[in-house]
Amino acid sequence: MAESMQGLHRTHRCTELSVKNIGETVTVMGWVQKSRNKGGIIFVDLRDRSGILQLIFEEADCGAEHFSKAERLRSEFVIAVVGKVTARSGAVNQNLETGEIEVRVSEFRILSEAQTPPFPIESDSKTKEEMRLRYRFLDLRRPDIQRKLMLRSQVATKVRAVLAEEGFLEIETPILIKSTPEGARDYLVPSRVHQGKFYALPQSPQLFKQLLMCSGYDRYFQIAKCFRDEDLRADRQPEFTQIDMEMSFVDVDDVIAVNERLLQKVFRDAIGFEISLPLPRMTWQEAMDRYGSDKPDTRFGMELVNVSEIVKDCGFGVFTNALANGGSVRGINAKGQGQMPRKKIDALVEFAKGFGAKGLAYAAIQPDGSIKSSFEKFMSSEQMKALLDAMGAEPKDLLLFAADKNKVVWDVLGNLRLEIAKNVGLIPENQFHFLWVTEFPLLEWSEEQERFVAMHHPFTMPMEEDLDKLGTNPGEVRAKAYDIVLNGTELGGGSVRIFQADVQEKMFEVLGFTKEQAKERFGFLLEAFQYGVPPHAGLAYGFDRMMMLMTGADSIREVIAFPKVKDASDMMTNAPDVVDKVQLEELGIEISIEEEN
RNA sequence: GGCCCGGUGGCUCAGCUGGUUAGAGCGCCGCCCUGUCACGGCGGAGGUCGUGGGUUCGAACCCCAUCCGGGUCGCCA
Repeated sequence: MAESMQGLHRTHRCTELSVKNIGETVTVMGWVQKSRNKGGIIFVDLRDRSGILQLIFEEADCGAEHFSKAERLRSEFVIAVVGKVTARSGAVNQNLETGEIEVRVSEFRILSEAQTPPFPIESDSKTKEEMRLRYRFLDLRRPDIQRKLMLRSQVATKVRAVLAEEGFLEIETPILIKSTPEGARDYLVPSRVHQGKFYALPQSPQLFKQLLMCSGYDRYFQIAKCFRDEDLRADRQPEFTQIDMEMSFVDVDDVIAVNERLLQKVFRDAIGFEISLPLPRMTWQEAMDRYGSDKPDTRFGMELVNVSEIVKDCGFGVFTNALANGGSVRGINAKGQGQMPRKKIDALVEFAKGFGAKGLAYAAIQPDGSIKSSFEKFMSSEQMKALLDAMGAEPKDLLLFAADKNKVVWDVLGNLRLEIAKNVGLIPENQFHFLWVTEFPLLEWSEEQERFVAMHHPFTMPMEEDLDKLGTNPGEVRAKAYDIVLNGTELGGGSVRIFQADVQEKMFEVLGFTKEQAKERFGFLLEAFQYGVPPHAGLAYGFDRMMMLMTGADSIREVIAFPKVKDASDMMTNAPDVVDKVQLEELGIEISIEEEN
């Protein structure tokens, strides 16, 4: 039978007590982490979100009745304790923040009993995630998760403080909005009042924050829930949180400057990491050429080398054909990996094929300088030497080459570079390498849709230098778009927005929207733009990813209190679920699920 | 949707090329113990191997299907 806490008031969290409190009578409350019954003396580790505190029960202090009650204590019982803080007469526990003290219990109450939890409540859990997510309410008691969520709260608070200092206003935007299908799939919400019509959940507050700029709010931010009905990944959830901002009367450099100050203060405050400013910048083109990725991990080298010129006249058809088709031949040098066993090289080739490569040419430089290569026989010794020189090859190096369309070559080598670095331990731990990637292409050709699609979104401003190419050669137009990359992860991204009607019209034209379609989808924004719109630009961070990187977590599920699993369902609540017929009738919805054959 | 990995007592795992009553550590339960903190000692309970079907004299192990979880590709403006 649970006891009431009436009359008791918690005076401290567990680790708020220290040697300074010795002699004080305190009231602490929390969960029993562990009870060690020695017979005539019982030690209990009390846990709350702050940490662990040792309680000591002796009949001389608490009387026979309380002592026999203490013998009943089991893991996860919730108790309230009154006692005196004392220095430990036994050994100090170095592993415990409160290891020099203990609370000698004079009186206590069992506020709630508990079943034995299905898995241990401890840091560095070895329990399968499936089990932990089914019992997330228990998993969330684990100290390492609690630390992550507390840090998340601290970061959110700091972000608010810094942005407020910078003159930003926190303004909420709606969750029930109009569906604007361009990009990710929307989650749809049926309307009871408007049967047959649907709201969408926002993929981001994009259009609303631009409207706020039109309305003169100048600097906006929001810690915003966003929704995308796409498949999950370790760093993707169907609902996630952005730190979203927009600024008026600014250009690229202004946005970058504010955000560098923000990042510096947040990383300093949250984890004591000092970012030196300004952060390095790289154009998209350079990032692709050097790293084969628009979010390069710059914590290590192994950069791509374009060897197209060197191999253009060689006898190796794979190389020359790729060049003849407008592609390129590029390579990476895995230093010191020249003696990688054939089996592992084959595995890398398979890995490369997963990214669209038809194969992978390799040259392994032996310790004596001789070469084991899959293509040497097609090259003259001069050509081979030139190739090795270009790659900076030395004995014991492994050279890997991809030949294909640029996009494939970048993708293959970019991913291969990461894979090899992971396998051979090239990536330094506990480092934060930030990088701005700028001048993204404005448009991307979609084979599927046979039209250009916006790489960022349709309101992204082209670079002034490239404006004239918008009509003639849209694929080459660069955008005033930028991403902030941290350790090879896209931490955030944004752009300067189009604010001139003629440029926006041109953009829609290139994207293949008719005026009617543009008006139907984005009419409210275009209309707002007719009433005086300031130049504006913005950026949004993936807050979950930021926390994942800060805490060193392997997935954003570790920094989200109640995450969803791979098929976008919730293992604890069993959402999504079927609903009552009555509910559906009110909405005018009938379910017809196609039977699979 | 494709490919890959995993599913064995409450938890984490072992179980070789199929062969007697499926093992271990932790946890749990009982008794003992006044300085433990990975407490200790003694004793004990608990699983038919995700599910369904098949092959076989015999299946945790092989085959097929299916469910659940993870990774990844597609997808994610």
